[in-house]
Amino acid sequence: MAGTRERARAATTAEILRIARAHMAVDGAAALSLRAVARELGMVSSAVYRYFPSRDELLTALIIDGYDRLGETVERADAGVRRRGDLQARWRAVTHAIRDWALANPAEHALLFGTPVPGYAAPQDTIGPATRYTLVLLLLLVDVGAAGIEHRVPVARAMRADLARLRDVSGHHIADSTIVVGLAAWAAVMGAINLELFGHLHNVVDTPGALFDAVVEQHAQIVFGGTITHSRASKPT
Amino acid sequence: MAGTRERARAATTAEILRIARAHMAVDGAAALSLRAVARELGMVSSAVYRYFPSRDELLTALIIDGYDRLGETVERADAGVRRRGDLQARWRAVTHAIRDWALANPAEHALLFGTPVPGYAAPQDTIGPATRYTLVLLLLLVDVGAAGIEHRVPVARAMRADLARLRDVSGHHIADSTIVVGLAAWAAVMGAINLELFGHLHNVVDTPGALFDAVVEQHAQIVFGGTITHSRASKPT
DNA sequence: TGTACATCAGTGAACGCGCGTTCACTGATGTAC
DNA sequence: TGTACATCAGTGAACGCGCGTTCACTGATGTAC
Repeated sequence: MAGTRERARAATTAEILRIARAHMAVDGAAALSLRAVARELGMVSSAVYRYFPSRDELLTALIIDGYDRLGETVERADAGVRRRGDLQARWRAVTHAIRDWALANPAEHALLFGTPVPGYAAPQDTIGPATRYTLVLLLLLVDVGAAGIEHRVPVARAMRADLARLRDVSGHHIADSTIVVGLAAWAAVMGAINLELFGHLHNVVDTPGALFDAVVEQHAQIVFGGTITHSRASKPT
Repeated sequence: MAGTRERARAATTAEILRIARAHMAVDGAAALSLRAVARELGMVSSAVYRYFPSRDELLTALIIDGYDRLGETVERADAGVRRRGDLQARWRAVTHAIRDWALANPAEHALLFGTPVPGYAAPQDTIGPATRYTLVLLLLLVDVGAAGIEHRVPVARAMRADLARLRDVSGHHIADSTIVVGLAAWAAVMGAINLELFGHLHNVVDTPGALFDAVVEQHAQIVFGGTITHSRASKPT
């Protein structure tokens, strides 16, 4: 049968990643050790080198794996909203998916969004997977424009090139103002999640879920409800 | 002279912290090593134990020191705004102080706001200093209410106790809605800073400063301009 | 279908390293009388 | 002011530890003829 060896190899590779994830969950990514993984695998430490040529490559694999899992989760959350035109519902689904994933996988979340592992520079391979969940958000912004929702916020001249690039990535038209409020919403959501997961809400807010909902709802109104923030004009038609 | 020895001790303690900060800047907090600090001090490693009884105590000292420095910076930024009634100016000064401090001290920022150091549980001593910079923000919210600015956002029943506690901490009255938009603004600002410092804006936004300004400005309008977000009523009187 | 050879997963020993922490010590600085 | 003693900063050796990585090896699985 074609691939007995290949399948065994794939299974062991997956097992290594699984164990490495579990170890990260306990000790953090910085303390991730090839030897500890090998020990738990029931192998000698040098055997792991048949699968990953170095610790850094294992870290890279974990990062790519994490971004992929998060990306898939977020994509599914968006796709799960039946009424595609209900952009606020999709925004809520997507942002809650990000938070739920972080809560369910705190170590991976920390690996992706926490302090970069010292001495480790993420290679180019991680860029693609990293943008996967953000692409879902970007495409939501495309639909915002298509729904006729407009925003009037000042757009710094210095940001124009960035916004044009993001528009290109989306493959559609998105107004500069819309991208700006979208980026701000993204920062707010990731900020709320990080504050919660890294313990900064202790002694501040006992109900992080409620705070998260408030943040999500605020931006649901601003970005997807068309509430104009920097001028007091009424809702655009 | 009273305290020759004491002054020497204080100087050495400060020097240890200074070197430890420098090492964190290079290798990250997780890799901080007593031996490396001692080496750079020109001392034998065991000598450091005269000043800090363990590596964890040194980490704690660094965290407290970091929060204190940040807190002082933020307090000064707020105090530096002459027109105390210009809440938006104070908000801009304070938030930019937070970001500038993070950019100037990326390692300390990561220590305070990044992934918690694995195996290290921050003791009670860090709580006070940690709230120092947030107290500045909270007192800004007090002035928001005093200025007659109101917000109309839904307040989850579950958050009521949290909001009451924060009000108590401030020592003044702050409307629930005001605290909620304030917390959301805090999350947005910290989120923007973390995305920037942890490298998540690479390939997304080349002008993080402009994005940060946009985030700050948006919340300047929402929190301090009285722009109501969840209903379309006009600006309150 | 059976044999000869190549591929490859996993072994076991070894390398050099830096770490946190302990402990008995030396010698300088401070204090009590 | 001078002496005896206590305090304390810093030394140097040692402990046991786990780490990443290399390398020659064994034996099982796969492939070519």
